Amino acid sequence: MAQPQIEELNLLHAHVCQALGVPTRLQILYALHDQPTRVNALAEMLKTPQSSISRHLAVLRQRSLVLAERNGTEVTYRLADDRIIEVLDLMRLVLRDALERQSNILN
Amino acid sequence: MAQPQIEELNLLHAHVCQALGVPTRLQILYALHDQPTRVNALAEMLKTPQSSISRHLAVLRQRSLVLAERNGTEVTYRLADDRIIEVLDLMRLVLRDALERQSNILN
DNA sequence: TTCATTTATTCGGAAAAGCGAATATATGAA
DNA sequence: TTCATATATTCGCTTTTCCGAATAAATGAA
Repeated sequence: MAQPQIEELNLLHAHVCQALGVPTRLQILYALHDQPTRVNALAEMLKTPQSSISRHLAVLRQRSLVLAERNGTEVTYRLADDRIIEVLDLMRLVLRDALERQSNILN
Repeated sequence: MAQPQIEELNLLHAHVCQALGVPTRLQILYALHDQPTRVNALAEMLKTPQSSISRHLAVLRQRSLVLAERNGTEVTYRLADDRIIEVLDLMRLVLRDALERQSNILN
């Protein structure tokens, strides 16, 4: 397959979005937006077992959201594309506005 | 709770993103961007059982992504916020670019 | 009330995704 | 080669999510 068909792109699209549906993975993406970070550093920052972080990173890597670079035994991850944060920020803004609208209705 | 805390907003954020991780739900959102649509019409358009569409719509409604309006026995759904499509389109563009980068590497 | 239509919910089961602990692998230093 | 460190993967297991079919609920017309 040279270019994925629309149907298939839709599947990939959902697959990528699904990767964003876990709080720890969102935290990882925001942390990597600050700066490229090693696996252990992420595990400490997020107070999460290393195996869990590593699995989440594998998911994010498979979905083209992050890139890995090895230096010796260390592996540093970075965002594959800063626009991912734009996506997340916009989604968060939309959510925030929706919540505000709801609370206005309640008052 | 008047204003959700950051921690809680993060959970909601992931919760909303998770709703985007199913192909049929993406199709629903894009269809609703074209125009507000009734449940049965969506079911026919997407060749999906009505119960399935209705469940997906309930998920999207709970996550503030769509709004429902009842007229008699019919219920018409619409996007809660057009920026949701901006989010999806930007994510799709990022994905497309990532795929292109990968195929360049392979060639 | 009864009936037809539309939508929502429940049911039962299958598939997917998550987790921490433990183990395996990879790399470089000694 | 042996050891230490960093990361990846596997192992059981639990929880969540999804599905189609069937049923229930809501609405309006007759």
